Amino acid sequence: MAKVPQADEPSLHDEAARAGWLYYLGGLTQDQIAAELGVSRQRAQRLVSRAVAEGLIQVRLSHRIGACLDLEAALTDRFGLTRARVAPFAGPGVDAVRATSPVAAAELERVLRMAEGKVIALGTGRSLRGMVDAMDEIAAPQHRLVSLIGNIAPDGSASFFDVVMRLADKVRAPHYPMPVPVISTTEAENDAFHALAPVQRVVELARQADVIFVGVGQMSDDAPLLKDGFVTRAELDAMQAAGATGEVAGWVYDSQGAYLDLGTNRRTGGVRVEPGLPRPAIGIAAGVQKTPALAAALKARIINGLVTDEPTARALLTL
Amino acid sequence: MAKVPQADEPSLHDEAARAGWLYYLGGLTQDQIAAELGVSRQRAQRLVSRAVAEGLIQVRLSHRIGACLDLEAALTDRFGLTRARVAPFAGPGVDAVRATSPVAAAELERVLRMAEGKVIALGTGRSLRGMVDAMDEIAAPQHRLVSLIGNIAPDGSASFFDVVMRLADKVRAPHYPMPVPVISTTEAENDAFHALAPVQRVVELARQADVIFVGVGQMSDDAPLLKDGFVTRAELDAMQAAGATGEVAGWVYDSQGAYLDLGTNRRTGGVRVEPGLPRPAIGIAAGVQKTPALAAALKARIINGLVTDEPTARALLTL
DNA sequence: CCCCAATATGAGTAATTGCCCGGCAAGCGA
DNA sequence: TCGCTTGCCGGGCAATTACTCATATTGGGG
Repeated sequence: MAKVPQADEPSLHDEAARAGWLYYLGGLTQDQIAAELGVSRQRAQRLVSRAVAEGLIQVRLSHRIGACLDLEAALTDRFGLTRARVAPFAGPGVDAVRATSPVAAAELERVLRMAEGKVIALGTGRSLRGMVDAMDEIAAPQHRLVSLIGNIAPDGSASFFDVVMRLADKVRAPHYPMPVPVISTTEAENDAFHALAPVQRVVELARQADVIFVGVGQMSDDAPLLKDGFVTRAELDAMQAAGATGEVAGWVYDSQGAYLDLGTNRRTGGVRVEPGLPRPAIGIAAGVQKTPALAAALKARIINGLVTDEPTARALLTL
Repeated sequence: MAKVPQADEPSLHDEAARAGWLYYLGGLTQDQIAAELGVSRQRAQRLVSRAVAEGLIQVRLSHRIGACLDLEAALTDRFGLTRARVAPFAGPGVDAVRATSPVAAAELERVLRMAEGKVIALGTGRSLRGMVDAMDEIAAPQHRLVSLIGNIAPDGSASFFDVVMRLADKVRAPHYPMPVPVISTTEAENDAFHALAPVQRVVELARQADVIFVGVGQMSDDAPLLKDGFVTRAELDAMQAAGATGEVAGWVYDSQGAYLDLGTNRRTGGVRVEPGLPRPAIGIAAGVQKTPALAAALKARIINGLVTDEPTARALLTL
């Protein structure tokens, strides 16, 4: 006969999850939770706040706010998009990525639910990372996940750039990282990497991608490429002088969405997202500071789908 | 040029959803929300509480609590189940259905995500209704949804029994209600309904179901069948005297899970879930008062999968 | 047009929560 | 062993939230 399991020593995560569940779903007060769990009220409070901080408790909105639907329709109309999703504004001091991630996750899940196996290509960045973190674990082994961007960082810290790996973990799908530097130090080095057969196979797969998810980076002084150490201040200055406006998967373009033929663009590894692709290329980008970069990418049809937040959507439409 | 949409007059739901979003995702105080939305602080508070009350804000747990995993393993072992899911206890005064619904919804979504089109048969009841309400909208038109149970209620109020229709709405899948009374007043009437060709076609489809989701009702004095007016007090008494312990899709069985050949069982419409089916038959049932009914259904293998709450799982295992 | 019922609103208040702090115990290197 | 750091614990308090009650408003029926 099966024995009733005894909770010998629930892990901290277990306890936090339980506290959060009792608080948000059960609607108990922290006093009641404390009594239920046999801990002090203060500990109950700490457990609840830990549960939200660590993302053990997920909040989703099941009602599509009318104003956001309107914005989606307007974006679709204005830029001829295949998909547009707008996340409601989450408050003045609140990180736009955090607001957008749940919506982006739902969009990714929509693709993952598709019956036929697809090749899904992914860029990198905070937005994509947030999207994957906000996603439910769902098995979708029929798909293949391929990175558009190199996984060798200048300082060797790969932790931030494992979007594909993290996603593969969650969906248990085969994944293909791009074994090249994000940006090589010389053109020759980049060429040498791309001459390798294993690299070429991944590149070929990425080119065939059925769906593309990418972040969009601005090229102003707060450019993610600079912040993450992929380009130097001097390189950024040079590209800005040449009209650099935005960047997708590390490839820099100008205000018309035309890729520049200078600077790091000659040494960027991986696969460039070509304008006007007939298949979905969804940009995930939050924050009004990305407006010019987004406008250019949309105009040139580097991306033909968009997940963004409400203020950014408004900014794009009032241009 | 597309116009920026103006929020002329956001609906009450819109405002409530937005307030809930700002509160739970953005972490603003109600004062800040009031300022953001341009309403009084009290109204902000009411909007937030409305958002949770109406289910506009969904809470899910992304961490599986160890103790619940242990219970799932023990249930699987003890009753030879294909699937077992246990929702964490949500507090003493909290409706067990509310606690279990999100977990049941995740289980249903898992089936709906499957690539090949399945025939999914559904019973009815509060648990199933909760499951469907807690579900995300996901398109799954490859499946067919069929009701196991009649959709003609004694008082004509079909509102509570449209689980199949509500689900079909959410997944945009073809659906087949069972156009017969839940329980006819005479055997002859029941036979007459089932002699009709359209009824027979639905029955045939339900019999072929690839997956079955059903509630499980107790037959004690608080039996759902009695509460919802499907059986009279006298009928319940008679069946209790004959050993009635539980009920699945309206069909009553005894403590060994053997269907009774008396009472309303002779007049119940729709399709009976036969014991020992080789395909998944998942019981969704929450609340310790259902323990005997569940134990019998599990023993006889009327159901071979279970989604329940923690206290009920413990009760089943300590029998 | 008026009245009634249902519902929303605002003020006040009690309950609940978030957070700062001093204290304490465990871990660790000298 | 001592002294130090680290992290948890519980007390206490200010901020925030939930609830009650009296009043206002809206909409429908007569």
